[in-house]
Amino acid sequence: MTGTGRGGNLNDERSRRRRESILDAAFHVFSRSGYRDAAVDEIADKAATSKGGVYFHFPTKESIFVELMRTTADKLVERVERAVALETDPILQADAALKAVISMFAGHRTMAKLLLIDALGAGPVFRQEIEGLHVRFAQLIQQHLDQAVASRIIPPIDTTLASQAWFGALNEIVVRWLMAEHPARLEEHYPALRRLLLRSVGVADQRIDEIAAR
Amino acid sequence: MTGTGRGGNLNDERSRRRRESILDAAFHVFSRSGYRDAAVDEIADKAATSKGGVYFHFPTKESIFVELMRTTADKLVERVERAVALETDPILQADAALKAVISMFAGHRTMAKLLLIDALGAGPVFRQEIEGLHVRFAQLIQQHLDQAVASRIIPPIDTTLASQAWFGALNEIVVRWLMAEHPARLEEHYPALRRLLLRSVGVADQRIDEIAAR
DNA sequence: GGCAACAAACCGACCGGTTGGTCGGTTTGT
DNA sequence: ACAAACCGACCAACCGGTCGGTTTGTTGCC
Repeated sequence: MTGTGRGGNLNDERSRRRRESILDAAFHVFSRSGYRDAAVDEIADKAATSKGGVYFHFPTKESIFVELMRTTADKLVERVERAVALETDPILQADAALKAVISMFAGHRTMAKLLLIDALGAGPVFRQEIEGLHVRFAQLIQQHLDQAVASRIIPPIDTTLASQAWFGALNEIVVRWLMAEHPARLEEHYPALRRLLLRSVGVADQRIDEIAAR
Repeated sequence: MTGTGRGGNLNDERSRRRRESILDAAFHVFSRSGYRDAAVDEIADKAATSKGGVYFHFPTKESIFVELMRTTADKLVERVERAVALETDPILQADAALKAVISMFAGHRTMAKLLLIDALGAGPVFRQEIEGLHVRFAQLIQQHLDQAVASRIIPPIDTTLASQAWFGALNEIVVRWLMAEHPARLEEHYPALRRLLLRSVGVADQRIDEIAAR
């Protein structure tokens, strides 16, 4: 027995790293050129490998993009959930989620662009992927809104619609910021947006002031 | 004098019609396949002409799409403005605009898809075109919100942000409806959405009830 | 009415560039 | 000796746009 267990140990590690570096390169190329204008050759170059090398690790160009989107979205959701877990009050949880999303996008403009804009131009497969992301986030919001309704913090409303609207509003603000030539800091819009969204589901102004004053 | 004025009268008319029919065909092909996957040959076929014929009337494929978007957006804005003009109260005007947009999209699913979804996948040029559309609509909303603030119907708020958020929320709801397999009637969401949006800018519930009861 | 001259409209074969994916062969590690 | 990893020339399909040539309609003239 060699002690390192069976066979491809070193190779497994090498393989993992190559995969990672391809994903990394793909991320950069995709964010710069968008999905369709990103050539696999370009990704290969940037990953210091060849097209054949890329196709050894991934079956199609599409699969690279999908994996990239999935893991990015996972990270995003995970981070939001962690931020939410620090609060107990449903309203504060919704607020925390909002803040987490905003600060994460603000800190990773390229990633945001890839996820919110470029993916839309990549064809039906990705549109579906994106839709999944929207649904996922909307549900995240909806959970807290439902709780807030259940504990009579806010009046009974159509929380499905409300969470979609929240996400839509947030999305629009972020996209506008992404498209802007000389964007202000995204966080600047946060207080006004929070007030707007909380008002929209019937949180009293007084309560909003309390939250804002924290 | 021939009475019909100068020269190419009949030809002018034929030309106009061909142009129109190409735009028509392009509209259908674009809505089905999206911009990039729509081949000019396909458009030519559907318009019962040839690629050369298409390129006689339009300099590039891009120009066809841009013209299509512009005129469609114009129609939309025009219709909204007409609906708004029937009301005098700023709140009711905003409401009328909302209703007009919703009913128009509901009645023209294909058009909505083209304008709100496919255009995003068509490349940077169109993204700018789309952005123009968003700005245009947001400004439309903002005008009325500003008036509402000025006449103290609603409290002072950041109307730029609010109008963007309104548009974003509306957009999301519509897009969700467009993507759905078996969509309910879009208009069904309208009352809840109206309440949500009006609340978000600080319109009192009582006032909303009055509007809803009309 | 017919005809020549002209121009607008139209056709479709073709070009040039691009690019996702393949595959036979080579290197690297076990 | 074997297999995983890697290479890069090559293929095939696609598609926007061009261009030389043809058809269709218009005008001026006899």
